[in-house]
Amino acid sequence: MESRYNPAEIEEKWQQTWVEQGIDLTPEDTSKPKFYALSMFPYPSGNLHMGHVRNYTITDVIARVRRMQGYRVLHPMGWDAFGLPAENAAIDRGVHPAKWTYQNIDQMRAQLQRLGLSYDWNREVATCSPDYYHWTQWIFLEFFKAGLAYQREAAVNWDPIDQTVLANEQVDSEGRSWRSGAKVEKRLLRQWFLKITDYAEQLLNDLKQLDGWPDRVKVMQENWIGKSTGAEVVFKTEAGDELTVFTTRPDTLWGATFMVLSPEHPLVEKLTTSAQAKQVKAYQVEASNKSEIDRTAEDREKTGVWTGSYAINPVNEAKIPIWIADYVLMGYGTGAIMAVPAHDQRDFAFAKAFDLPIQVVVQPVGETLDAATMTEPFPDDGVMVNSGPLDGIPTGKADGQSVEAAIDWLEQNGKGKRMVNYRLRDWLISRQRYWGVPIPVIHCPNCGIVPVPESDLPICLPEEVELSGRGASPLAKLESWVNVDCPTCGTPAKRETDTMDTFIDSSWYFLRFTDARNEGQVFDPTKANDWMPVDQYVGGVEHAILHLLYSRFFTKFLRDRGWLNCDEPFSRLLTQGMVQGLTYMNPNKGGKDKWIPSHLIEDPNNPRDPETGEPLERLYATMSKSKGNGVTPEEVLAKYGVDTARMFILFKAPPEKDLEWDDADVEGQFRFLNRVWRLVTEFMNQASRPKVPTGKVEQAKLSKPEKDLRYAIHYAIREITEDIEGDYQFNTAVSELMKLSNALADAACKDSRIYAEGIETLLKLLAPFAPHLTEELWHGLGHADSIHQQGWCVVDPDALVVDEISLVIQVMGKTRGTIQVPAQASRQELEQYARESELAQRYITGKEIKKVIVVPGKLVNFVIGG
RNA sequence: GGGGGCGUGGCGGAAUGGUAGACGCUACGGACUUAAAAUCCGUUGACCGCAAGGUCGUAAGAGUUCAAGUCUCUUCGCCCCCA
Repeated sequence: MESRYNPAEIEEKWQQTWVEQGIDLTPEDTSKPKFYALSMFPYPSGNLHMGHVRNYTITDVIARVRRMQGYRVLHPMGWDAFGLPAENAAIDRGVHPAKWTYQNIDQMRAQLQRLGLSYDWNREVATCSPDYYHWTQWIFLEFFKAGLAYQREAAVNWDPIDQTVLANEQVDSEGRSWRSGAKVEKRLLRQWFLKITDYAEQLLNDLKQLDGWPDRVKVMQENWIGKSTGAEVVFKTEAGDELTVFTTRPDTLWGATFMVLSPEHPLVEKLTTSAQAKQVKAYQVEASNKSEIDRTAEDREKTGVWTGSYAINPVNEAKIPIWIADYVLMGYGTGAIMAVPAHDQRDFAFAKAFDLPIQVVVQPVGETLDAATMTEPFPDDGVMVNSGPLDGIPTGKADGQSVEAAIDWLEQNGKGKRMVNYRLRDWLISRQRYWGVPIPVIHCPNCGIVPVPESDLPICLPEEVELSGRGASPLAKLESWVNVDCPTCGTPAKRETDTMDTFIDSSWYFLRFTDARNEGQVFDPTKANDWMPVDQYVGGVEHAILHLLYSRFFTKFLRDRGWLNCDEPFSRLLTQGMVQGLTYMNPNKGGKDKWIPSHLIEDPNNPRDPETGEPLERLYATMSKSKGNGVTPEEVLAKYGVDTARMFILFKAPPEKDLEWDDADVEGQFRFLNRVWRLVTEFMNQASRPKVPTGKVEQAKLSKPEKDLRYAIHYAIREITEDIEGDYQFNTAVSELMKLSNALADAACKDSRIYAEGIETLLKLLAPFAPHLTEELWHGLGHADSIHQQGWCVVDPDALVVDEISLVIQVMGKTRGTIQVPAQASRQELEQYARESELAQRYITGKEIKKVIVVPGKLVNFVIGG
């Protein structure tokens, strides 16, 4: 055995051996309990970054511990391989997207294998492979059959750079594309949707089942679904058309003094009088170029145009003008609102801007509002006034309060009905792109939309395609592919040329992993039901809404189609924090120029701008190319090996928090592993090496140093097991490993069998964290089996029984020190020891003792008087 | 504006209401060495003290409690999500 720790050599050796022995393959033995550990699969950009390493390391440790604990573990990996970047990059470099993607996959797979992650590579999937998207298309057809996939014309987000349509969720808060950063425009196109809104209530309700999810993720999903209850009320126009509005405040109907329609509302044209036509048209054009966020910001100056028409308020027959304004969105509710300026911020601003009437219908207690002199709306609670049947009722949503009273009245009088509305909208899945799953549908002039028969799946992407990167989908231009006979009537027909949003691909991959090589089915339900749900899912919080919501939707849908029997895909979710790098910023510069790449810094202790010589600020920010603050896995692995990288990542911060990359701390972990190496190799080389005790250790026969050491050993087992099984406190688990290592180094009984027990315990506890080093040392100790196939250490409660404890002595709640007392002492005895101790005597002599608090095993507190 | 979270040494971070700062990093001092690296030992919250020891200290303030980083309220600051 080498006397020096040489990670490069041993890591490669063991990685090969493990593959040869197949120790990471998924066991079939169903007598063992199952554990499904999953990291969010990556987009194959071709380059592994530290965020990936962190994500996969966390899941790998969990998988390894579960294996040692006797579970059969499913721990797979795959590739989220479709998507715009592949196509764009391919266009830029003139390489086919498939070739480019598969090259990246090969490169990233090699990088992952270098990390020694315990994946079952036999279950690898790539969403761009026909074996996989065959079943993505099949699931689409299931949605189609169920009536949950449909086409309709819709105002959609058009990305002028990528020349494609985006889902609402792919547009950021500034109305820019999440990929290209372009300002998104609105266009009307015929699009495919999945009816996720049918599952809105379930998706909301079942969040309650997800005890193993972080609250903040559940709150985000709840907000995204955005359930609101209220009423639907029908207003009639003077011409007799019906305008339906949804309101959460039906109690304020008597205060509705005008109506506002979205500029896109279908009735706008009909309602617009010829005198107003020009202005209305101009306003519609203007609105179509604004983002949703711009349109709905509360503090924004209100714009709008009167249509020239009036509606009748159904509750009081008042004639109220109908306006259009961009702060009303077609996508939410019905695209029309009743405006109650006295009690709503935006309606008030609008009324003030256009000098529209204001009617107070809620009076605050102890104050009198006057519509003529109000300077701001009153949205809070009070008592209903000027509201006919509601007068005198206190406002609020509870029984007997105004909202319920209003809904009851509306229903009794046939003016409206109770209604639930969701913010969540149907999922727009069409993409006018090449590199995605073709939607398996044929448009026939006779039969209309015809689903491709299952036996014709998969509909493969044609390989010989011309990618210009601009304009309509490349598939639409490929006549040989588009023209096809209708499967029903045989008439010449055309294929659908849209491909699916890539979020579809990733909404079911965790199911495919349970039966990845199945050629005849999406998966065998027996296998999926055996493994599902995923016991531990790990990934970035950036997927808190979209990916996780869509995956939940797919799971529920496939359950309803009879393919699954679980309600939720992921029992426990860990959202790991970002990896941040030391970043240099010039506060005098703006924009992207302010970031100074770290390789340009001459003296890190006194960083200066290489151009201007100005002093720079140091901070930690998420690693990115533009900031030049990245550390690549390659350089770290080359210098320290993957075990050190893993140890550092796990120790530096709790997994859900951001992690600041610090070279000195990496060095520290390398030192620790070197200490373990020396400790174990020195033990190995001892002339007469003690053997690990077999069977029960009799505590009574141990010497004091042996007892102390054995206490440290079993304390470590207990703490580390709890840290890992609880909330994944890897940072404190590592610190316990260090303590155990320190205890062994300081032990006064290195020739004892207890010391041998300690050495092997340390290796086994460390094995999930530093798999290569521990495997090498384990074999060095003469073991033939892999350390990763050993059973997890079990606490011997006897080892944790101590003779003496240190008892904290407090006086008036202030700690004055500790005394050693027998561990078995009773309450009375503890008080006695404490009272007699010199420590306490110093403070209590001559004082009246009013009260003594005794906490067995912990402390005695004297409350004294005068 | 609404919702969620956070605030602890020089730094990352530990602390079932019970010895605040575990573990590590940094820094300083020492041993070994011709020297350096590596390694090992010690110190490292602030203040007072030769020492024993003491006082203060978990963003600020108040409260509950024998006892508060931890629970409650107020204020300030930062982060995230939805607007």
